[in-house]
Amino acid sequence: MASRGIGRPRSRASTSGLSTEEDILRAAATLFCEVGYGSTSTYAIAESAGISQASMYHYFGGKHAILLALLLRTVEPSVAVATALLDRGEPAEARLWALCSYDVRLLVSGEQNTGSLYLLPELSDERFAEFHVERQRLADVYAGLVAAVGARVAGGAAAEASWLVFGLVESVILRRRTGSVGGDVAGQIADAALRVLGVPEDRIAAARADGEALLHSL
Amino acid sequence: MASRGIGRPRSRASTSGLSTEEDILRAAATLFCEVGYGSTSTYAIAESAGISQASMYHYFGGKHAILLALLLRTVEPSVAVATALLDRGEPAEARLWALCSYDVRLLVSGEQNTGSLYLLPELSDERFAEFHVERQRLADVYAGLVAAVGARVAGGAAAEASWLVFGLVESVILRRRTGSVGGDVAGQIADAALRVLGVPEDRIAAARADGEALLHSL
DNA sequence: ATTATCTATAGATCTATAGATAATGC
DNA sequence: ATTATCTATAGATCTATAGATAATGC
Repeated sequence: MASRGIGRPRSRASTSGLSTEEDILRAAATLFCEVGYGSTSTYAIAESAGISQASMYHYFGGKHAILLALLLRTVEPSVAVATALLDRGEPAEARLWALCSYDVRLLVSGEQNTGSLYLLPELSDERFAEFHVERQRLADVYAGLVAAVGARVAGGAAAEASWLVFGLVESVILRRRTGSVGGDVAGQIADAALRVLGVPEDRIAAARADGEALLHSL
Repeated sequence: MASRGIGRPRSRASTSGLSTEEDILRAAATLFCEVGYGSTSTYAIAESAGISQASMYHYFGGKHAILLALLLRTVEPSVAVATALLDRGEPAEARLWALCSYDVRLLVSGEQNTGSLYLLPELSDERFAEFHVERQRLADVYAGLVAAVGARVAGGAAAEASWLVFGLVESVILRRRTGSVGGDVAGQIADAALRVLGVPEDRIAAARADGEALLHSL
């Protein structure tokens, strides 16, 4: 809540009831996803957040700092779950199922399609290096789990297969852009991931049961 | 070739030997893919193309017209092949294999990763509506083929599955961004697409053989 | 005093046009 | 005459800072 706080009050009070910083992040996320990073001005962000353009600089050093904050808070929960899964004793199939399912659910939930921030070409700027480190950590866990699953099914090139799984998970980002996603996408994609790796149907069913239980226990 | 042509000569002659219009398109494609649309100025495009900023307007009405031209020429061959596949008598599995394989090959070939133009958030602008019509045409063919394949395997929701296949194909765009893609990605992804749909391995092998022959005959 | 906001603005950058120039074509 | 390019620039927009203002805290 920003109302009744210290400092000069906003000329337009926050309609969201959230902090100003949060209003800025929300506004920026929407604009970055819908019209792009370079095409969004600091003025547009501020206006959408309900503050003056200059006030933005009280919270962030610039547009890049807003995007970095959004990226880190978007990838952070995935990395946390992925890391936790590394220490578990469940079979790799169940853990991979759980990770895919969790990530997809994260990507489809939330008001904004924040996953599409990952697709911005502007991320090649070295200012976002910190995000890429986190993302790589996540990709490494995927690769490890895919390799472990692949070792148990008819010989597959694990490095190649890892990309396919990642691609399936990320496909919901584009799907959400075009239309709405319904039903149990998370489960369907997690199933599809194992199917791509050549896991037979009966073991996919088992992985799903174990994976769901695993997610609940985290 | 632009040399020895009509009109005032360039101050810096084209190093590529291509037409000025082509130089502009190349330069813009690289910049749009690597740093983004909104983050690329007309000045940057012109400089990279080896002409003055104003000269760009002789060929294109603005940045948007360049992007539209790039999008249309990128999607056009896919739509052409997809449309041709509709009239063929081969089984749907082979035709889907062929389409996936063709599209992936298109996405990984070419000097620039032009597929990543599809991911630009700026495409939501109505100026690019013409592109979306073409893209939808392509998506419709995918959906039709996936439905035809799905009808032949254990009951799958075709609309859902169509997205998974599209996602697999598009995953090479992100893959190319991060690193290099090697080997027979096209075949691997086309195989994976059928695998996701639940097509058994022996029929995947058959679809691959038929699909490859089909592509050669187009 | 400290904080969060505001208004105002300098300076940078970017777009798009006007008008000059240097070639070929007739 | 026509074409393709150039230089110059007006006007728009955008970023980031300076400095004022309106609240709370001590």
